[in-house]
Amino acid sequence: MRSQRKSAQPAAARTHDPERTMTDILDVATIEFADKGLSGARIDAIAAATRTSKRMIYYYFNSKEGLYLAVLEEAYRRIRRTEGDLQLDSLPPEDALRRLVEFTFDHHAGNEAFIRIVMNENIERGRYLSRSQIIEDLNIPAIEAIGRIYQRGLAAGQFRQGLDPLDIHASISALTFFNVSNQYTFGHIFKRDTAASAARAMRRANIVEMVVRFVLR
Amino acid sequence: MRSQRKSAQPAAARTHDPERTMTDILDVATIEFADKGLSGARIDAIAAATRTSKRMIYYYFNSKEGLYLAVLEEAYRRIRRTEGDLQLDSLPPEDALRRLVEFTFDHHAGNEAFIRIVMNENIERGRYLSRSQIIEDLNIPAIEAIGRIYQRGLAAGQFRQGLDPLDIHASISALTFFNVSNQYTFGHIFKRDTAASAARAMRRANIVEMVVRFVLR
DNA sequence: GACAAAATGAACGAATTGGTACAAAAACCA
DNA sequence: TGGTTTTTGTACCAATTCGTTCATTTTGTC
Repeated sequence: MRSQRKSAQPAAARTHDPERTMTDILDVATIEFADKGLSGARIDAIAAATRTSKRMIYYYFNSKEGLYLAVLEEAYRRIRRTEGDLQLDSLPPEDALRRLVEFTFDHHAGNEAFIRIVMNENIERGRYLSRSQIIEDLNIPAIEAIGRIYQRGLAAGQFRQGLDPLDIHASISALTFFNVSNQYTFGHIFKRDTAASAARAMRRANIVEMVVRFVLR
Repeated sequence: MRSQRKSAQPAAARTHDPERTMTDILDVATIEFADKGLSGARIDAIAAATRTSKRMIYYYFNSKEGLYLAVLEEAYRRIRRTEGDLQLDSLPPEDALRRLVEFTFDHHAGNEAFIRIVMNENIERGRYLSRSQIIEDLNIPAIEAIGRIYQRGLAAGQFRQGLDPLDIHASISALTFFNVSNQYTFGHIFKRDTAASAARAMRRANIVEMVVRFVLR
């Protein structure tokens, strides 16, 4: 969708800079959609918080749904990118697994906007995700990472057999995602501030422990 | 909020039956709010699906937010009620824990509307939950159940020490909630239908195993 | 049966909201 | 330089949406 700049010229003080304009719109829209959801978000609010105008939003993204889809795709792209940065193959299997869970936990805790966009997309029953070819084509580094760790753990005789890496991933995701997504209802009902650092550190350690104990023999 | 009927007369063919009218509105509104969220829900849509009219919605609930709050409160009340029905104290600790997790899993899987309302309330950052005195006062049978099971498991020397029942509850909730709440994004990305019975049974067994392994010595 | 209170219906209104029409300035290219 | 394309701004509109007004019917009570 976004045009590649041919050479790496510094496009500094250009009045016409579609790249920058789109990024600007997308950043603002991400905040708005994460905050209010698709139906709660307001195009006028996004336009007002932008360097540019509402006209530009429609020029580049055609509709509110088009903008939402672009935000969704960009959010997944960003997440996958950071997932790919992990270097776990040099660690012993159990340590690698611990590290992966810790990373996922921290990553989710630090990206509430992404969490909320995914929540909202589930409220929409994945309607926009299934319309996106781009997300379809993104590979998922986390799954492959788990697969490799699990194989090494099996070979070392430390992990038990018959487990499915995707199922392990589902558990890791569930435990770490929920901790952010449901923090308000959970925190309120149990009078606990899940975002407080002490509570969060405890929870993190327990989640790691839970996953590790699941795979160990 | 709802008035108690003084005696248990069968209020059969009454034209004026506030109890029934409110229940009707509340049921329809629950479906609409669960489906579209607070901002996506339409009062006119709810009114149209009701036996009665929009006027009545405002007569009884004053505003869209008032109706939403009533739906939220009723949803939590219902959930707590069924949670209280469990009889786990006669089972050995590990079996009781398995049973509790299975129950929670099935319960969540069978109450997508509740899950979605909670999701939406988290999108709203728990704004309405914190405004509700009623939910504040509901005790949580699940926590007490876990506490009792854990104590018995400790006494029997089967469970390890130093665990927090609330933390165990958080894990059980996370694993079972996510399985429903994120079914669309997760299912789509990994090309797996999480609602299919075979996949669901596998997932259920693994979640039970994960929780049990976490508490065993 | 009369009267006050509760319950209900139909139509309407003000504000919001996604989206567009119209126009013009800037950039690119021959 | 001139013409074509890309980019941007302003004002506006039609539809939607929450909520209300006004009037009417039903119920309970003396």
